[in-house]
Amino acid sequence: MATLGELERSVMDVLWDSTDALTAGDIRDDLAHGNAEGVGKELAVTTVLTVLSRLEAKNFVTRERDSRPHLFSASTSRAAHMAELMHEVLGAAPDREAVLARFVGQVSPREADALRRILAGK
Amino acid sequence: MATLGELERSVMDVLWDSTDALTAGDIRDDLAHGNAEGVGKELAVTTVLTVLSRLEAKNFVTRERDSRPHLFSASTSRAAHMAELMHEVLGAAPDREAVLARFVGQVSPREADALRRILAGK
DNA sequence: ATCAACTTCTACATAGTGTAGAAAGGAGTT
DNA sequence: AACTCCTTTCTACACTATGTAGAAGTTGAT
Repeated sequence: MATLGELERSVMDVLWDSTDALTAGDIRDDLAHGNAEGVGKELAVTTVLTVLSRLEAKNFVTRERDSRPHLFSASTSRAAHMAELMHEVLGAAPDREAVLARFVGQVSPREADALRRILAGK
Repeated sequence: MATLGELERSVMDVLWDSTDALTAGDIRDDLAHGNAEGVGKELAVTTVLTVLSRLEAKNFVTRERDSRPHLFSASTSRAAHMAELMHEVLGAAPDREAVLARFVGQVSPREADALRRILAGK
């Protein structure tokens, strides 16, 4: 629904890549020397917390207030989020089938197969 | 690639809905009592021109400078644009097939059929 | 009661977008 | 050539989202 900025997106990536909930400090560290790209400048923890609050407000993140350093986790899976984004795009088009045709037309053969399989599975 | 604002998007919609190129004045009128929703407050032509310039800079719009009132047209079809957006979303995901699965999972039966047809057509 | 860690508040810079007036350009008319 | 009208470009400002973080407030532990 809402669009994510670059940092917000990075934070979400960290959360999506993690199996368990993380603290703001964890996330800051992951962002710094994280596996992802970007030199990863050291951010202040408050910066990360601000972003997390905003993400919480946007319902992208869930916060466990009981834990002392609050624990954060993504409220939706990345796949679900991405799929929703795609549906949003599609929903904004009057000519949905045309869009789908274009879309599928540019999909790799490998992915086309994946699509067939998925569709076969009803 | 670049994100479009609300007005930019409306202008693109006008252009996409038109078969031939339009002048800024045409577009302003279409926006006002256009077929689309929104009360359509009368905008200044300069406003429309500003937006058109920005859209041109973003390569969403082509301008014919020869015609006296310049003529504008969408440089890409709506379907192509939407499909590209979807690919952008998909491209940002590491687990593309998972996203596709989710996406297809939420597609209407009618559209699922459309997809099968499209995929069958190779 | 105090301290240290943590969270929330407040704040500011930047960029993108909506919006349009002021200034400038060009083509026809006198 | 000068004038005028229509059109375009320039300049400008407000508002929002986002990145960024210090200051202030809160709370558990000692």
